[in-house]
Amino acid sequence: MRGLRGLANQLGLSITTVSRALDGYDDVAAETRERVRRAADAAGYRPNPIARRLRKGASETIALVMPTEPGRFFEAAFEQLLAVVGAHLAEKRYDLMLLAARPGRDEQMVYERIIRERRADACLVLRTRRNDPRVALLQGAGMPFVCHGRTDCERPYAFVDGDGAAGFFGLTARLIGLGHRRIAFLGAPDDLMFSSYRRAGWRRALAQADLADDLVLALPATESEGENAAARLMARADAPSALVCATDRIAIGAVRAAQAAGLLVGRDVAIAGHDNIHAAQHLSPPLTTMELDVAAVGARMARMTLALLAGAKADGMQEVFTPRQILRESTGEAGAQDPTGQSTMQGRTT
Amino acid sequence: MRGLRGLANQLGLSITTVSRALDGYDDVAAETRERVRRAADAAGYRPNPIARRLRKGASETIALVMPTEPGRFFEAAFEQLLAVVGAHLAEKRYDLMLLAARPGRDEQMVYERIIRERRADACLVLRTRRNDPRVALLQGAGMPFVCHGRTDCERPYAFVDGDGAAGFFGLTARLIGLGHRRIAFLGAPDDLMFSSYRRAGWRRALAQADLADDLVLALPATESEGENAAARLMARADAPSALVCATDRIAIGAVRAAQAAGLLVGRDVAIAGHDNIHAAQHLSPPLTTMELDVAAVGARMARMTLALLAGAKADGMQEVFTPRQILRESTGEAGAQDPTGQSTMQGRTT
DNA sequence: GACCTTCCCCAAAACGTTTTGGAAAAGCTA
DNA sequence: TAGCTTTTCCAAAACGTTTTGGGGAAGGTC
Repeated sequence: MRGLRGLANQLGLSITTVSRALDGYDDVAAETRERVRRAADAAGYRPNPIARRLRKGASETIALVMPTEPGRFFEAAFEQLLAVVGAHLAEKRYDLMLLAARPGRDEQMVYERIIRERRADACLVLRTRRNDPRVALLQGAGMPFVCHGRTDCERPYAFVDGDGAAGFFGLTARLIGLGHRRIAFLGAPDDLMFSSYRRAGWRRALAQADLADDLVLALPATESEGENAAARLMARADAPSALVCATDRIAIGAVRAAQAAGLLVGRDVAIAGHDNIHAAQHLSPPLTTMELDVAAVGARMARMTLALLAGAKADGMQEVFTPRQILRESTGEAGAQDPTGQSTMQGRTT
Repeated sequence: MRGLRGLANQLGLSITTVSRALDGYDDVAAETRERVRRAADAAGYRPNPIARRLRKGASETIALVMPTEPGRFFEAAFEQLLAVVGAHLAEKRYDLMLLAARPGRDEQMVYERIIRERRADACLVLRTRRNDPRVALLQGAGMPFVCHGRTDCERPYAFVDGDGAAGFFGLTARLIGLGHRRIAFLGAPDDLMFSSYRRAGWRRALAQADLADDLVLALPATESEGENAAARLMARADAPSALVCATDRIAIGAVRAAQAAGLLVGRDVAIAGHDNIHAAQHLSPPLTTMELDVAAVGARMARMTLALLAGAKADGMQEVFTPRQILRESTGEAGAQDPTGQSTMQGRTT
């Protein structure tokens, strides 16, 4: 006979007492509690999680739905994020459940299912969008959730985000300081929040220097789209001398386009991205970019989730991490330090 | 009142009948079944998965434990693999649960916990090692599992793997055809199975051409280790003219070392890797490598898992996918076709 | 001695299903 | 009509916990 009943019989106690002893109730004599604990250890007893979940009405599970547009993946340290979040949640006995869905009807149904069937006690929402329908849905259903990224929404909600505005403001201001006057922004589609924050930072830096902000494009964040867009820009009479790109993928495309146009990247034209994907440091020239501390972001998201589950309100749960600038040759700055002194050179200086 | 009981009351039927009607038993009059189905649809009823799991004694969950060595991650399309596997499992109502553990004691405990607490009905094992303790553990516990990669084990077990031996045989033979006579192999630590298969392929090609196979190193699969190892090799009097590397990361390091030694990669020395990580195509020169069809691998792993859960034996469940050669400039072959005609040029030909 | 606390403990209910083992009704055969 | 089979349904048990609502004994107070 297994489980609590087995232990109870063996000890000559009731199931109730064994259960409460193991849960540390002071309802049980200290001596009995010890006796029960020893027996439980000896038997290697662990409460059946499914039975506990049923009784407690909680799934002890956190759901993460990957937004998988066909053929396009996350990559920006996604795996590390999962590992960190998973490890933190596991400490409190929560499981991390992974689902995949394409944004749109498919995604909607996945979330509705999670909610209706109570498959998770909380959700993690990645890569937020403008007026994110997932946020609306989860708020409406009263399901706790933590976002990676912000959205526009009156009610407070928990999120962790990178400060794209500050990052791109700093980067753009720096380019201006280097003498650039025509600086373009190559952004992702407008409904992706991260892109509009980054654009706002770029725009503010230009405004502060009284420069025109007319060179702005929105495109799918792929290399080939970045290449096309950059090629168009550079064919103009008033072509930019610097391209600030919302993601490294776009920036890599832009580098290709510049080189195809016979320009020397880093001297004739400056190009920068964001994310510090692995390829960025191996590009020629190495790509100037910025990156978030994924481990910190993941840890914070997990802590917020646990706090929400413990009953905390989302009111104070907003945190914005400053990205770290990584200056490399694509902006002609190999070896330079960034203004905050936090820069790390991972590029190779030949 | 929610759930089955609610429906039953509303319909004037017993819980049993409603349950069986929805499960499609022919125990229930066709007309009744229809009536129940309509009511269930109208109410948006879905059986509580936790209750079902308790009753059925199954967790309806598949566990995947990421082997996370600190600071070193998977990257080779890990995210896509998860998405594919998750999608296939979800079709059959299985959840994909993600855990993280460092190989060693930590990992051991995670698996033991999964087994003891029956947290999953099956496991997915990634990046197999020599005499893999996870395989032994799972076989001993009678827990179904599917590996990504092989291990040495008498009892049959389910696995999907890339044919590293064939891939590296083909690649090495090709290099020999190009005139290379000193070809080194830079492998990962010897307990990682994929590395020894790849080395075996390399060795067989050399043997067939009566060439020496003395240039072989094993090292952690990182760029800096690859760089060090390659530098050592190239400093020898009998330095190789070609470096075949077990992973792209090692190969990238090797490219750096070659360039630091003043060699022109692709002309003075040929370098190739495996995985086709994103950075490979952006390296200068672009890196010759090979890749697996991740979607196919993931789909196959999911199907095998479901088959095992349906009671199938692991006997016939072994599948080896042939990697696709991707020939690029680092072996001086930009624009070339591989012998099988399956090559895809993703590199940039300037 | 009667009454009240305090300290340990327990029986039973509940969580929401699936499954077992019939039972009632209807139809058929002889 | 009696006896059998088929059809359709259901009560109750079970899955393994946690929690509710006491209950008995010991000790203290008046």
